[in-house]
Amino acid sequence: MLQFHASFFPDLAQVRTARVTMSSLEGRHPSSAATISSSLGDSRKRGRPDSARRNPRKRNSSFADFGSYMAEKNRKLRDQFETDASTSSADGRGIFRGISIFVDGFTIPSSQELKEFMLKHGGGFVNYFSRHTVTHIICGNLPDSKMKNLRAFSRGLPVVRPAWLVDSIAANKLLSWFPYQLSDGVNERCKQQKLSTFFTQKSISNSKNVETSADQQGTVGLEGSSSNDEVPKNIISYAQLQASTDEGQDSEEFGCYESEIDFDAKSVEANDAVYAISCSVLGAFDSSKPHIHNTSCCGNTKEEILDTKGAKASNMPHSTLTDPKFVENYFKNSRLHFIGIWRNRYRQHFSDFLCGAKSSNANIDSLSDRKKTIIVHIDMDCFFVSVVIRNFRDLFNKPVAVSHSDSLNGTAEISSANYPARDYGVKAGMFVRDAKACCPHLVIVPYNFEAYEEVADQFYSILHKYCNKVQAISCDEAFLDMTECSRDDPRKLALMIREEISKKTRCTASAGIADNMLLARLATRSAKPNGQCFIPSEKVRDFLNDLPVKALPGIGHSLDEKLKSRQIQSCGQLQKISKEELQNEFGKMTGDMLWSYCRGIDNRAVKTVQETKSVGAEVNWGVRFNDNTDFENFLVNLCKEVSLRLQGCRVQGRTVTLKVKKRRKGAEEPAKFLGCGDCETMSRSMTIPVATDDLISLRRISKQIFVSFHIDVKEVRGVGLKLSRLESADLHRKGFEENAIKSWLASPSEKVMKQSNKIASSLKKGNNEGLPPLCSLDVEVVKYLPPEIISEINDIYMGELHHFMEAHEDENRSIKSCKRTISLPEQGPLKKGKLPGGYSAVAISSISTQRKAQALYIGDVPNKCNELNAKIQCRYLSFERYVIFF
DNA sequence: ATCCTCCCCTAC
DNA sequence: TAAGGTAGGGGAGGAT
Ligand SMILES: Nc1ccn([C@H]2C[C@H](O)[C@@H](COP(=O)(O)OP(=O)(O)OP(=O)(O)O)O2)c(=O)n1
Ligand SMILES: [Mg+2]
Ligand SMILES: [Mg+2]
Repeated sequence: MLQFHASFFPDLAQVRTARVTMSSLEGRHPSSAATISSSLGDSRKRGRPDSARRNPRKRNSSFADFGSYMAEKNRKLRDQFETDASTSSADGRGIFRGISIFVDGFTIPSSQELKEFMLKHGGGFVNYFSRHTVTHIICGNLPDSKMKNLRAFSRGLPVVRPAWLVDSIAANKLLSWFPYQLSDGVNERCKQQKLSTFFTQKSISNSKNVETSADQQGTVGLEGSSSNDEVPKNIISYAQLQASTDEGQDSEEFGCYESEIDFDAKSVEANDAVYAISCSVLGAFDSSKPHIHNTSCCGNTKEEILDTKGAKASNMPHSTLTDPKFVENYFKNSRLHFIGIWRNRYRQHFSDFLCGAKSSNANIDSLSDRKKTIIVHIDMDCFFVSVVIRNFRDLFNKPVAVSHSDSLNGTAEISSANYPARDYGVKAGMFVRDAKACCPHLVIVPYNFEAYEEVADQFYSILHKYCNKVQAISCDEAFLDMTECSRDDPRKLALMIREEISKKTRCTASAGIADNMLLARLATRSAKPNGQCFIPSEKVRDFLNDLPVKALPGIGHSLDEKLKSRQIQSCGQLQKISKEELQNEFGKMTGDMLWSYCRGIDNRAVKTVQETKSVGAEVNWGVRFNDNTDFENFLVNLCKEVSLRLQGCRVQGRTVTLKVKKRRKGAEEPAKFLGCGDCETMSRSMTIPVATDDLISLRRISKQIFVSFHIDVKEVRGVGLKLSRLESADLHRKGFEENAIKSWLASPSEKVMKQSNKIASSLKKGNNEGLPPLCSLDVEVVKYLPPEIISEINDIYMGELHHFMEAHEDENRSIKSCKRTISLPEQGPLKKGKLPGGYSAVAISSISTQRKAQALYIGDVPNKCNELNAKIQCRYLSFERYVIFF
């Protein structure tokens, strides 16, 4: 049945003749392309070559002082251990003399107990990781991502299980830590192979079994398995590193209320002048690379198998061509995906708070509010960086950025850069190679998505404690409506919140306080990092006057350019333009927004809940297909993803939109590795009468749309699938338990409810009573139904249907049927929405084994739900399958 | 007028 | 090597 439908309905594809429009940013705005700096599109790289080349400076000088630095460091380290040992070794035995541990994560025995062990036996214990004071990292079994993260830092330091310490104490002597190294067992070797070179290299030093010779080559790591007072020898130092002097912000000019929060515990060591940066071992990194590839321990799993299948496979490591689980893996690693779907997680985890808060005033007339609203905006400082380095305090003052790659010429993007890095011009969205060009000693750290979730949860738990009107903007950012939350000074509250956040998460947040959301947000920006700012109404004017228009939320690159072309750069200048003029130029709403925002006016209310309007998934990286099978495979996976997300949100959608990026004619290879490059985007939607989250439906519809594009799959560089016109799935599912057709009809229309009752009662009779007279069937619909259904109907009508249809055909041939008929799949010159007679048809099949109603759609259904339902005539055909005409 | 589709723009 | 997603707002222009 299902298979049948799948092959049947595509034929009915082109009832609608909606145009396929092509559009492309790059194509339409060639002039602005060169200056674009947003995160998408190769337009930026075209305009970039010169800027990418700048700053070749001080790459060599960095290595100058290496030897003396290491000598000094070793000396200091030994001194430190001596001190530790002499002061803390109670029994004088000191089996851990010279050992200093950092405990990461949950351990058995606990961190506290381990600390006591260490101190008791002459060892050291530090609360904050620093390569200068730690000889061993102790941790229990960590999830993959944490392990990955840890490796990025441990570089050269052994990561060892707590049992090493316990056993040593039991043996009353220091055992070799080597057998206690933390690894994930057998799988480890294969897992590592899948990691990028970046991480593979980082992990090498604690996985001698994997790659011993890398140590000998001296990239990183310890020599000798149990001589622990050695620190990594060959780490490059940057003696010339300028102490970054990013002290407090000076936002007092706006009368801001500024307060830095300090961490309660001080770093164990304050080393400034020199610093060994593990991740920036540029030269050494590269030289070790071929070696690693040669000796790769467990190559040839999936990829090699696939190599035999696809010829190009080896060239495209993680494209859709080689990785059957590409979609899954891709989303696992995509930062943008992470921040994109974070909201879903938030909704689930904090649903209690959302309901309790009463979405409240949707009123726009906050003018009539007697009390002035108090809005607080809070945003974590360089969130992705802060979280990852939160236990590594010696990185706080160094330029650090989060990225997948640490390669000098990598095209991986910077996700977030900390403030020292920003001083060098490093920005989110940059390619790593450009960031490195700005800042050669930039430390790159990997993503840790689990940790982001964890910290975001902590962040929001704290916010909800202080305020019940919280609007989540993203994983690191929220608005609080404090108007009724407290009688206290909101500045004091903001300070308390920030203190609690930094205490709990070891990451700092900044806050803005003002009368409305716009100003609060602007205040936060001016307070960053680790500060807060209050903008009283009397200061608004001054605050805005010189503010660049681009700083206003809602004004991005495009609007900024348009305004610039009219000599408008600052809010003050924008204020001089009349509202009418702005509306004429930019549209009603946009003009209104510009006019209000540049005056600091914003009437939006803090919304604690927001209705979901669409759910979708797209991939525009690593997408390469050789043939249709490749493509269909991928599309199915994308449909699966969307289907799961719909179910996760408990919604179903009626409008399916497929978006395809196609390589622009003549476009060269993208600058970004496996990127989509210069593309034209095609998008088309199809609206079905019954909301669905069903994989099979999505698959069929999306394929149907794709076919209508008539594109060569070899040119496809990106695919997206989105559902809109969402309805609650729960309403459907509830009724479904009783019977599918009733539930299908149980949409919010009264008429439909009546209708469904009628149907339900007719169903209960369980016979053919409700059968319409043969002559009322529309043959023009029936003849396009699946043959097995036609056959079934024919049976029901005791073989009369065939005769009836034949007669109809005859009649049709002789006369132009005066009856309204449905015109189905012909690509003829039908105008959209102008079907002859306006007939459409829906077949619903309810297959009990799947416990799921499947709606199949033919034709052009009016989009107004009620109108649609009013037209429905439902005819019962059998218990298992239903056909509905309307 | 109002709704719809196909975009573009914006922000994280 | 590398993971360029997601969702909402809104404008233009066509259909009803
Ligand atoms: N182009 C972007 C923008 C943001 N992010 C991610 C990383 C950020 O850490 C996080 C939060 O975005 P913010 O705009 O709040 O930026 P940061 O928190 O990094 O810096 P700031 O201190 O300016 O808030 O989203 C990203 O991956 N790519
Ligand atoms: Mg932030
Ligand atoms: Mg943010």
